[in-house]
Amino acid sequence: MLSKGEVDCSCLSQDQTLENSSGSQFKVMDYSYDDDLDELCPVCGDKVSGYHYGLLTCESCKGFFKRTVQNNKRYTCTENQNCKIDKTQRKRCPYCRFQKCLTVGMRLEAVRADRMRGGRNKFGPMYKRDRALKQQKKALIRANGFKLETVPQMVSPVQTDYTLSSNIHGIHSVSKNLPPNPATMTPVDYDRSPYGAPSLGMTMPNHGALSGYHYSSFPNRTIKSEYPDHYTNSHEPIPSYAYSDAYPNSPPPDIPEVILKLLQLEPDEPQVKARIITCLQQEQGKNRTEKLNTFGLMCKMADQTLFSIVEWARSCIFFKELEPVTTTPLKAPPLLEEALRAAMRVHGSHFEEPLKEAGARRLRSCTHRPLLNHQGQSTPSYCWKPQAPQDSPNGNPAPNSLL
DNA sequence: CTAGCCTTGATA
DNA sequence: TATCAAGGCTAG
Repeated sequence: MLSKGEVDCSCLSQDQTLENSSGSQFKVMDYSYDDDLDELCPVCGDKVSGYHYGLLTCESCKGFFKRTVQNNKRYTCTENQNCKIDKTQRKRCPYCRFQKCLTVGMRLEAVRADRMRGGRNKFGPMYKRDRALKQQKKALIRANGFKLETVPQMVSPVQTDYTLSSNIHGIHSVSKNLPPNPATMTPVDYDRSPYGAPSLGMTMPNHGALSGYHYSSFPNRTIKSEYPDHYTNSHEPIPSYAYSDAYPNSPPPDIPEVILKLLQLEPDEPQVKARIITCLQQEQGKNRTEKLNTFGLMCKMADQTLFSIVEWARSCIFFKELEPVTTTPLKAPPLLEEALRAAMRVHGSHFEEPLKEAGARRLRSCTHRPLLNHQGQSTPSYCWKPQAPQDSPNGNPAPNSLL
């Protein structure tokens, strides 16, 4: 067991030496649990007290989330369901506060229905990996001169950089004029899905906190929501975690086919990643004076950390599928193009076809609408139409597909 | 109702 | 056995 100050690198790749843009090598920085406390709560910006219900949050938001879920509370917003939530105003609108809790990735299923105290839940490994990701991320920031301030702040004024996944979302949303965080874009439909957490299923790729671990970290586990009926309005297991145990012999109805195919095609995820990243690094090596772009950073992190190939594939899909519908074509970064080519070399048409299918499916649900950028100008962007829930054969509403 | 502190107990 | 993320308690 690690004590404070120690660094657990057992879940990282072996080579922890990184290289900065000038070619010099350095070791990744230490990351201790104490570093958690340097971060700010993604809900209100207060100081975090540790991992609570899926991610690093402050003590007050932890308690608020617990009370809300345990006591089955229903709030209403007297404004427009987009109240600013920060440390000083978090008490004003519990509705928006809880929405933000869900948006940033707090997990309903981490609240125990039986109220059992103590012990650890199945999120432990995720917390561990999240720490490792943060460690790697900090190292990369050092290596590439990629300052946090350069991360666009459109998604949320307080959410800067909490997880790799959320960062990816920021990349999507801003650098490519893609849809912003759906929860900031469209209020969750309280009637149809009272506390419809994005992380529990939505029409966008799952970029909720720790979402990259859904499959890679829990290949044989099921984490069911302790409060499935009220909060998910469904008797289905929580989509993100229900695969292996709930559906031992057949794919679940709510997991994107492309993801399942990826998983079936290549059980040795690290090997696939290694091959893809080798390709990326070769390209990067051709032009060492060029700093890694955001996607390049992401890919490099995929190599250096346990970044899921599934999450990576989702991101590829997300980038790729938007190109045909943009008025000004979104030229995929060269590294992405290379990544896609590498992925196709690894997976052949097995990779390409599901990718296209998924992209086509998502395109059909894509609608065009203007969005304001941070200067208040109207910029072309795209958002996903909310998909009408399709009832599953057992009569229960099916959770939204990730794709 | 909030939020800070305390207690608990599975995990590594 | 230490850790830390759960739930509990309670002053404000």
